[in-house]
Amino acid sequence: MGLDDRKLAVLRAIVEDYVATQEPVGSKALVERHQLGVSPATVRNDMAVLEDEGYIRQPHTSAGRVPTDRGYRLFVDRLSRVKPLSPAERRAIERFLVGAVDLDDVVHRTVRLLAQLTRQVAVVQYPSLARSKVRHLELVPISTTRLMVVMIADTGRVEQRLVELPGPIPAEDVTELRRMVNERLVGIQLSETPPLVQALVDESPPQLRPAMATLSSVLLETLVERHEERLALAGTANLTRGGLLDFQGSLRPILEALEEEVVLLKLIGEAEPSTTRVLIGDENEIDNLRAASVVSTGYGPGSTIVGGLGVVGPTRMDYPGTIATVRAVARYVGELLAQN
Amino acid sequence: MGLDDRKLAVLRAIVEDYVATQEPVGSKALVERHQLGVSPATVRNDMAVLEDEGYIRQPHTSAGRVPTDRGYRLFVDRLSRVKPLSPAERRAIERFLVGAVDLDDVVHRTVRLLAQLTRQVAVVQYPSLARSKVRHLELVPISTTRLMVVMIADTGRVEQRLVELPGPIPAEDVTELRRMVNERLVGIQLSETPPLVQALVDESPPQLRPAMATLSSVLLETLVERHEERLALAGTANLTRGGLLDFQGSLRPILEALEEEVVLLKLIGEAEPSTTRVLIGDENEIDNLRAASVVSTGYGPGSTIVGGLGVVGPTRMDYPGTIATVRAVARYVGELLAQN
DNA sequence: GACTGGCACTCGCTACAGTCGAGTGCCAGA
DNA sequence: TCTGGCACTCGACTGTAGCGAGTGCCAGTC
Repeated sequence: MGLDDRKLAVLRAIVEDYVATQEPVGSKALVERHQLGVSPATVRNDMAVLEDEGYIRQPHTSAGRVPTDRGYRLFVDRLSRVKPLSPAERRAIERFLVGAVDLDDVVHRTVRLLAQLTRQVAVVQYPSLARSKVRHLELVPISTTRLMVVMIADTGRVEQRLVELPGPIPAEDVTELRRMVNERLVGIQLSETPPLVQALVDESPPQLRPAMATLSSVLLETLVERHEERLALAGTANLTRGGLLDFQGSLRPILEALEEEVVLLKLIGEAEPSTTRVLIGDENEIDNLRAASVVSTGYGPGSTIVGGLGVVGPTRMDYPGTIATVRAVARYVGELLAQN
Repeated sequence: MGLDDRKLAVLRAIVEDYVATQEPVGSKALVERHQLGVSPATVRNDMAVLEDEGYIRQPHTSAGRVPTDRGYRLFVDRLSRVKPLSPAERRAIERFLVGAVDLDDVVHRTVRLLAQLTRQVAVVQYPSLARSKVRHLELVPISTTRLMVVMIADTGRVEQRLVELPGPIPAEDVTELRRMVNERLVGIQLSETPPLVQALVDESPPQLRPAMATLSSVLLETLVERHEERLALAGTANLTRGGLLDFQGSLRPILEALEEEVVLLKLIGEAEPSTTRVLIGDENEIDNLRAASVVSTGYGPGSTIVGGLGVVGPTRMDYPGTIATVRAVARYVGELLAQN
């Protein structure tokens, strides 16, 4: 059975009021604060239907109504109008992000900005290595048997790793290794490199073969398999706003989830192009975040996506505002990356 | 006026019991759990003195006693015996730290280990750049007018930064710049580099002067002034143990302080050689941490100190155990760094 | 048929009184 | 100097009562 327009309006009003006041909202207060054009009794009837359908619920018999996860979902999908950013917010974003000197700086500024604007916990994934292309590989001799491999990606990320060579190696050979590696790999997306790295070993002249073998295994390991994804976090103190009413009294599970990088990456990192993902309460696959909502999106130069960013907050959050902010920040960061 | 041995024993017993149970401890319970050899009444008299002197206090008239910050201080300074680590803990440390592949990895493993062992919030400062020496400077041409400067420090830290040159520069000049920069700076402690960097510009042949000027300003800025210090954090979820009884009900100030890198660096970074610093409650200069205690120490290869690490927890913490763990972890990390 | 006003009912919240008991301070006596 | 005894304090807990916000239902109106 469908919900007519007025019932939807009632749901919207409930969500808006509850988000604003954090208190169960009753029929009387509702007609006072919104122009619904009907009496409290009528609203009560509508509420009863909305409750049957699972969009709202009563914390206890003689209390007002509170939206359920399902209610928020409907609100987000069909009822919320996009809230444009205020000029002040736009200015804040610009002011915050200009002057960033390197990628670390960009990511840190972004995550703080996002936390500040949304007043929630912000998470920003570094540009994913898998989605980056190799811009340059540098081999720096540290001693006769040790090399520092430095990989510079087109997204600005720089990864380095120490290589212990099987034996001493002259400077010319390092030069040759450097030439070969760059020739083969520059411009290639990192996720595509493994077969090429493999091929490099086979192509090497005999005297370089052992060194190249060691080098290639390190390349594979560091650049593709291991800890390739990083992220930054800010605003955990915002969890304490709303004094433990959100998150059913315990921050523990949330804080635990936020410490698990793997978990967060799953959450934030699986961004599809130009979509903003909203996960509300139960919809979340991570048990520890069942009491929270996540708003995330991808970012990158132009229309490509190189990483994700988003916020984690109570299910009772200002979805339209948060969504707008997350999108805007992602767009600005994308532009910033495009400039390099 | 002095405290005789028995009074000190009473204080020690109070601290130990309170830390273990988290409940105010009364005279009767005290004589039952410890071999004090006197009656509750005597203990009560001693308690009255201890209270007069400010070492313990009563939360309310008919409750047991709780140590004050001053009481903990006395306990830490004079009463606690060093608690040796259990073999299991030693094994845990070793198992955790072997297999670290690079500095990032070492720091991350260390901070998690420390959080896990102490069950508190752990903070680890990356080896301070100011205290590191330059091992190598690499200049990687990105385009004809752009260089990537990569600095490798002897502590394993690697910093990079993009340089926008005033004009196009041929490959030989880059080679020459690299040679000059390395000749002058390798082996020098970073805090000592500024005058040398300055001299580099003056020494440059005319055609290299503009490029060197730009390069040197970036070197100065990145390597010495800006965000030279980094740190890692873990175990914030541990703040929720003891369910809000610690930290007088609000995690907010603590979480806020933990987000301020500058604040944390002041706290953890000012390590003097081979001392373990314990700051208890009020002694802390940071207002937000007045309800917390900090145990920190320096670490580094051999006897030099290149960074700090420590934990933040409730004043009601197991000081002997925490101090022992912090020291042990710092020692292991130092050994690990010495190996590279 | 949809809406409205009225009314009885529910139930969490707050205030208040009373009881219980852990813990104290003090004192007289060993 | 220590100890046992005793009166006292006061927070924690329990039970009761009143309040009020909010509901569901029903009969009446447009």
